[in-house]
Amino acid sequence: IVTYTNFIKFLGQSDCAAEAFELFVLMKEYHNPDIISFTVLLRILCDSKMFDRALGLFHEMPYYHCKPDIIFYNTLIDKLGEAGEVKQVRKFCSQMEAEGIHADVVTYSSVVKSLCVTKKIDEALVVLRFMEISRMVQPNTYTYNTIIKAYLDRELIKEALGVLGRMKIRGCKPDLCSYNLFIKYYSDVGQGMEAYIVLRKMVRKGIEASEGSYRICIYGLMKQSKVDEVLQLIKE
RNA sequence: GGUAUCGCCC
Repeated sequence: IVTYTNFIKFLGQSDCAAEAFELFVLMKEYHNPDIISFTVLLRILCDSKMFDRALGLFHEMPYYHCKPDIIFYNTLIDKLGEAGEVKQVRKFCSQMEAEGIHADVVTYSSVVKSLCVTKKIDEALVVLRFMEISRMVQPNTYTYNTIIKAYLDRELIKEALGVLGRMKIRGCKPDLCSYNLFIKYYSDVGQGMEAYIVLRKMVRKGIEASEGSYRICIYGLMKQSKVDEVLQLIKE
């Protein structure tokens, strides 16, 4: 079953959702699927926007004595959220709680993201506040990065910097993604030197810049003909 | 062997 599951996952990652589904069907002739293989399939179906089939898994799983667990729900909630199905997100959050499965920081981070992608940052902030005062679902760097990205996508740099400060105060360290978000923002809006400064700060703080950090920063600097800095980054 | 943030791909 592990081998089948790995292969199904591989097909999904190779944009072969139909083949992945076929292999799942074939596997069922020899092995009873388990919760992990159901989750892998769930993700593939959702990524292919086949939400009706994905939800159909709820009816098939009991036949194999499988019950949805926290990872299954989190996967579903995240994909529904990315698709902007906020109402469905709420529904399954309630459903999992009703089954005694408590939403964790991953669940809440996906909820925050769903509100951000549907342009409800104010509501996302309400959820973030709830997380901050909670004991069980303290926001982490992922959660804050999600909000920062939402602000930067709308070119609200002041607000994004506010969230950055807030996460630092709360003991969440900005990571590679946090810095890349700001590097991309400054590069996109034509402030290549600011991007460069962020990259420098990241390195100084001991976070290794990724190939992407350099590429985006170089792009921003080139737009402004900052040749010396570009050459310096290429050399590095 | 399964879940959330940038980039990458599209």
